[in-house]
Amino acid sequence: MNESISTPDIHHGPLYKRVKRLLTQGLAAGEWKPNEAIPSESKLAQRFNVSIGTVRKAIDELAAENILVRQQGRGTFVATHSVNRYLYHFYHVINEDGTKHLPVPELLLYRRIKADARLAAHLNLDRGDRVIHVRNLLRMQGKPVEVYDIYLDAARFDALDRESFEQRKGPVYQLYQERLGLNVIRTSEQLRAVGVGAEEGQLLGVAANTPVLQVERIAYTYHDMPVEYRCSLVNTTGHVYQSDQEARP
Amino acid sequence: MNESISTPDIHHGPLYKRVKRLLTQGLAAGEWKPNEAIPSESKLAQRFNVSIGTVRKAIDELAAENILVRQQGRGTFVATHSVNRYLYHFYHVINEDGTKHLPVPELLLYRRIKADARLAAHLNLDRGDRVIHVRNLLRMQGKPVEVYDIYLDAARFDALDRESFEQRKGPVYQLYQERLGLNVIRTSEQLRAVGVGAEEGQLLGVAANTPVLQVERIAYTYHDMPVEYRCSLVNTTGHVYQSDQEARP
DNA sequence: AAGTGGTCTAGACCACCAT
DNA sequence: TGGTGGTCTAGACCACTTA
Repeated sequence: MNESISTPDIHHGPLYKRVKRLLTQGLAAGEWKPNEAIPSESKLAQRFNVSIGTVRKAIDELAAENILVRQQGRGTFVATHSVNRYLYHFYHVINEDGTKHLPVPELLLYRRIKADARLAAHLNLDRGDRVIHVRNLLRMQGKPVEVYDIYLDAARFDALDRESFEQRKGPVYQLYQERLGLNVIRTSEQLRAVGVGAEEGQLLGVAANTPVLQVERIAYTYHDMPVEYRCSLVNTTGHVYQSDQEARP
Repeated sequence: MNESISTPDIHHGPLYKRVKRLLTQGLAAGEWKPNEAIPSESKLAQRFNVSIGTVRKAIDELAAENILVRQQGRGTFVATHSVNRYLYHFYHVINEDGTKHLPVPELLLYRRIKADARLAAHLNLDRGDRVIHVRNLLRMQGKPVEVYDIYLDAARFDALDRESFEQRKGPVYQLYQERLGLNVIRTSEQLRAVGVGAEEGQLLGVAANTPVLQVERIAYTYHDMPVEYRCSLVNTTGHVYQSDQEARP
């Protein structure tokens, strides 16, 4: 249990970065699960044989990245994707007037397919690997807003069957987290305007060829590992995609 | 010149937050201009009568917000919007294949108008206040990609005439910064898919009603003061709007 | 060589939460 | 009351830049 960081001869950069790496490894390995507390700063300082300040600096960065959450007087916890905390970190569609409403999903399709070249590239798989394909329709205040297709590595997400998606409460990333211990911590999206197809138009309640927002997303877990590829179509009459940049002073 | 922070009786929160506020005020007041160095950490510690660690924590946050930039061994500098450093912080349109290219602007229109209700609301002005309206066409690798209309408070931006926009090298935010000492530090955007009008379609080289990405942006300077309202239309055949969320561990 | 930011430590005290 | 994170200090040493 002694993970003391000795060997100052071989130096892998600053100490606190090494501590951060050890913590990240613990998180990726499931040593501490979402919503659980990690050991106190003084315990970690003992365990890694560094000063509290160094541990604090490592935790500082992980907290800034929303991977850990500090609560004064209680402890430091592994972040979760619960509705209240994370909904709008990865979900950017809001009402045109700026108000936010809970999106309600309806499962349209669940099936298993084989990865084509494009899917394989996005998910870091080989062509022909088994992939889970899920299609959902999202409504806000009863109005259809978004239809999206999710593609997941069937090997990794095997535990998720149709019922998992049908009966879920809350975001899919919460589902991944609770059922698989898999944390989505980063997404990369590419947005285009396209004319909607007949089928998707019908789902969204607009005529074929109406301009809609296409969002291609790749979601990553620790170590920049892609875990989900998603393609959405958003009806932007009445709703908008909100994109804020930089922090405030 | 003694700005010593005494009066611990009236406590406006943590010391380092007060230091941060003082630094931000100095920046907003133009005490240190873009690309200039602020005083060294030890000087600031003396001046504010706090320890270096406290100054460092204040600067840490400003650096995390890309308002200051540290350079080991040289000093801490006020961030600029120069092409190399800032182009892709606020500019999100890239080639479909993920490659980035320098957008080349062409000035289409420069005029002064009166603010209508919507403009006044966005820019925190009164109806009828004078506003500068600038229209540009952006090309990447020769191909027209984006046409956008910028609206600015004429009182604040009076120094910018047509030639300023015609002859500029680099992003408009660099222009604001160099000519007016005005720092854009945050933007908020709302994205929609719309059918392009005939005139804008011609500029972008697509047929009328082609789906294009509409980006409405409000740009803010210190203290959440809006300084620019912008409405863009992006041709997303061949290019995409890139939107990344959260940091990596 | 002098000055800057970067890292690390050790300790004090505070604010908050649980019990 | 004891344990947690939050703030603040003081000092040592390192890495880097400039002259």
